Amino acid sequence: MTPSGHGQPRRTLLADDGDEVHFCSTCAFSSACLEQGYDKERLRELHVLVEHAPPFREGEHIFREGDTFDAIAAVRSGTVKTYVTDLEGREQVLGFFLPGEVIGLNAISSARYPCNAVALETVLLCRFSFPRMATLATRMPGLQQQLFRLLSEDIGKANLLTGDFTAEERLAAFLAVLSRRYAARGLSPTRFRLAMARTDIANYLRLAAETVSRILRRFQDDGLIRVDRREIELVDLPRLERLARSVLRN
Amino acid sequence: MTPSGHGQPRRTLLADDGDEVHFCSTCAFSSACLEQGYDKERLRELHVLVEHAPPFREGEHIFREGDTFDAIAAVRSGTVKTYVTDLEGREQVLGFFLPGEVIGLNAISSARYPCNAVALETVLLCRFSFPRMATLATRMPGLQQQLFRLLSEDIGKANLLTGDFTAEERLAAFLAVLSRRYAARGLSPTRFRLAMARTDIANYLRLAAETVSRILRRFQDDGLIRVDRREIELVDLPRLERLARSVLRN
DNA sequence: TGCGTCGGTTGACCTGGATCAATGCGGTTC
DNA sequence: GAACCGCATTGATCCAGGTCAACCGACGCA
Repeated sequence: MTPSGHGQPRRTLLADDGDEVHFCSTCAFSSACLEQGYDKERLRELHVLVEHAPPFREGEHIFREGDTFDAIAAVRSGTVKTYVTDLEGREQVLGFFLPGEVIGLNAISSARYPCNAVALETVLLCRFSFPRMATLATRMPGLQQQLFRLLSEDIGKANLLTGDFTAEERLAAFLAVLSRRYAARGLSPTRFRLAMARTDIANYLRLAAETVSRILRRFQDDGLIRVDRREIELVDLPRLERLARSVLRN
Repeated sequence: MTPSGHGQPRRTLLADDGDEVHFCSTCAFSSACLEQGYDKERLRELHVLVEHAPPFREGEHIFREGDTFDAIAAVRSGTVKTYVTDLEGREQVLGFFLPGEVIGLNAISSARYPCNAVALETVLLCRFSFPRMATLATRMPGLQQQLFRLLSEDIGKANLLTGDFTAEERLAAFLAVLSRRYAARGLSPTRFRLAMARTDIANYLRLAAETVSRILRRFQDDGLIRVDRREIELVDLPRLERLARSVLRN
């Protein structure tokens, strides 16, 4: 683990006094704070408590259920899957985390990670020591706000799983949401690579893998999407969004 | 709205210097902070930002989707139901809040309440101005921690809805969780009154009301529970917990 | 005391998606 | 390039739980 400070990639920002402050370009907290116009001194303080973890290879675990919680982490690149295993040892996928998204927020209350997190492809992370961040938040109301906001946001995130939607609605919503999340990161909203296996998608949506397969085929036959292996193109995103509207509610 | 300060019921506490500090007995924050041994001065600060709202009658709304968010609230007595309405105007129940539980946490991120909250029976609340609480948390790390903890806890709360469980498992888990929540408040874990209609339970668990009815009957025929109207007795709680174990995972 | 209403219960039937069972098809290994 | 492996696809069947419809029973009201 790099002791502290940012590695590549960096983003160059001009601070108040004209001095440069460097930030990892995908770090959610850093950028959030930047947007709120903190002075250089405080930016440095936040900057210092970040550490870039070494890359995780596909299949490597970032944390496991029961590990003691010490840090939250922003995904810099790659995709992370979180899951738990039920009593019979079957996996239950809880979520997928793309670059810019934060993992570990659900561990704060119990001081232990309540689930496993595994890299679906090579993953780079920014780790934030939570105790240090909380202390810092005490002096930086904007950071505190940002943390409250992130936590509160996640409470409403179970939307996709909640609700008794049809398999079609779920899958359409899954794709539409992925599209939005990629778009939010400046990537193409209509062409991307699915980092996860069909079985993971099915598991996440609480469907059978066969159902996912059949519905993807139907979507393709209907000219909604174009799938080849893990590559996917959303040919008719508006119609997909329309299919997903009952799940997304806006 | 009572301008500020606590009404009945109160709890009498001895502070460091022997002076008395009064707190509403069901206020989660107050007690949480008390447990963390703050000095009298700070207790008073927290105390002051609480206001007891006038009672809400059955069917009255506490807030509605889209209302601007200003405060979170701890339920003092009664039961609150939160819900949204889908595109076709159908209600989707999100949760039930019993005395001691906190509503409004999911509103922080958007500064608007993302759902409706309605009293299922006469409800008393402690309201906490969130901006003022956040400011105070800046000087009270323990309060900040407590807020982080509460928020983080709620992230994992969708457990009951998540997962593809059978109707039987869902209902057993619903009852077992209610039992635990009542027990945590010092009430009987085996005999209580359901504040919500069968249709609400069904809606919350994403089942048909008919299914809830049938399964409650089956549970009763199997000697698991005893139901009369809204009164319920958990005759064989251990077996109920066993039925629910795949949902609760512990 | 009869009537209406609304939540709850029960029965009969139907269907979306799970399950089971093959088969296909890239990729990797030797 | 043959054999293998894991994921993905496709087809055939089944069933948990939804839907529709009828009925019940508690409560309010005139």
